[in-house]
Amino acid sequence: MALALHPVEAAGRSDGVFEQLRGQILTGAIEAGGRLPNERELAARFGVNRGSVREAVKRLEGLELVTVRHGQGTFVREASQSSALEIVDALLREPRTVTVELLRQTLQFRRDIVLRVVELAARNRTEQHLAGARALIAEEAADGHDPQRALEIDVAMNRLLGEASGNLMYQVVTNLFTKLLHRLGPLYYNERRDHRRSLAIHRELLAALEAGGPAQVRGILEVMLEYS
Amino acid sequence: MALALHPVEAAGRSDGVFEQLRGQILTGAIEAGGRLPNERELAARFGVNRGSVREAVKRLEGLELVTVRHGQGTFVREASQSSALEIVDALLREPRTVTVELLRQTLQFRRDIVLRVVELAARNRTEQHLAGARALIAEEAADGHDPQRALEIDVAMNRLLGEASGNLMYQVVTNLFTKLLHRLGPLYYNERRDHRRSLAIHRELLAALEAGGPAQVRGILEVMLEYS
DNA sequence: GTTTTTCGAGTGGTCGGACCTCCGACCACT
DNA sequence: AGTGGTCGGAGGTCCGACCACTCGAAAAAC
Repeated sequence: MALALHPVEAAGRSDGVFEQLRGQILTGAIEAGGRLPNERELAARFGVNRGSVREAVKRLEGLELVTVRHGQGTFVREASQSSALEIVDALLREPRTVTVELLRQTLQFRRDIVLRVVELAARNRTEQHLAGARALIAEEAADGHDPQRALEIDVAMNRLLGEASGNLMYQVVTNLFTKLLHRLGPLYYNERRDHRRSLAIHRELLAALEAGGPAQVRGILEVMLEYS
Repeated sequence: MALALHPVEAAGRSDGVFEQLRGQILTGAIEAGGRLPNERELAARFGVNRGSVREAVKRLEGLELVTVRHGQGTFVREASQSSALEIVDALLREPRTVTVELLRQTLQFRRDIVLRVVELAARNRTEQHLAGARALIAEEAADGHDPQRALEIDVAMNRLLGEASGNLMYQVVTNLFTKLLHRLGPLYYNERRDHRRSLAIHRELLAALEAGGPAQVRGILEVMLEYS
């Protein structure tokens, strides 16, 4: 196996090693079950210290992309067997692993989750949550549609929704989508039209939350989410 | 069998540091926003090398429990702002952070997800998935209810369901629940009654999958999941 | 007196090279 | 055949040093 490993320079050598290895694994350059080159060789190939390699491997282990066996080596695991939701995030970062099918699955999941989150939020939201949402919407309406600020507001809105759901797991998953949005966001937040649309959606959302009826909330959101 | 030889001191200093720090953070011993002692001091306090501390910190960073700022220090983040679903797993490991409320939220989430997974699986399953499920059930029926083996079969059944859903994100989340089950499992798999019940559920599940109708599947599962 | 610049202490980031521990395979002796 | 010893290779840890970044206080310039 060739394994094109580029020497890591610049700052964040450990990060660079991590990203390259992650890419090699996710793209299948090292198939599941295979063994990584030993740490000393990896260090030499990347042109970094062994410590940096070890830090990178620790992170890979955290994502359950590899298993480290003392005395034997580091072995690649099947990404789909991981229980770390961030691997989807990683797959979406890697241009070679982004497929329309993956996007479809991601959006399907997001849709399901968001619907449920809003439903729960409508039931569990407190006055503070409502106040927070109102403040955000007010700012959004007043703002001169600065793309950067618009994105921040949308992110804050998402986080608020997750928090209002009153369920940590939903909140965490929401945070993941927020992160994805934050990275892909600039693509969507440049047009003034999008700004108006976003504002309208947020307003309807707030109204639904205020009403509090879980059922109709789902109905409203079903339509809104078409834009995804 | 005299000679009660204790397994000499736990291996994996880096892991020990990680777990201790994780515990300190999750229990709020170091509140969000606060700064960790610097790496050199942590190494001294834990009685390990600085490299081990760094590896542990890298893992914490992967869980988004801390943010490392070059030149400033390592800062604790709000766990609820993380996008790493494994923090729930971590919270459930830490006795001090397990609450009935957290369990309720987890089970609620699991219920929602499993329902949806089965629904998707009924729609997307292939013949291979059905064959796999049949094989597992056959083995389960033939087996002399060995607790260990029963757990493995249940785990395999879960993984199969996740895979059959045809959605990577649902599959990964399912894997997480499988992991939780695998750790908490021994509590549930000792009784023969549970074995019979498990078998019955798996059979109904298979029947539902074979029928393929998403709607009725939900209905069946709604009842089944009551046991959670 | 106020502003700007400099610089040093503190903290994370990297280095390299040493030693220990664990695993698997081979080998030598019984 | 079985037992134990040996050896190479892999990860785990340690040490001590130096580099890079931040921030604020001290010094210099205004």
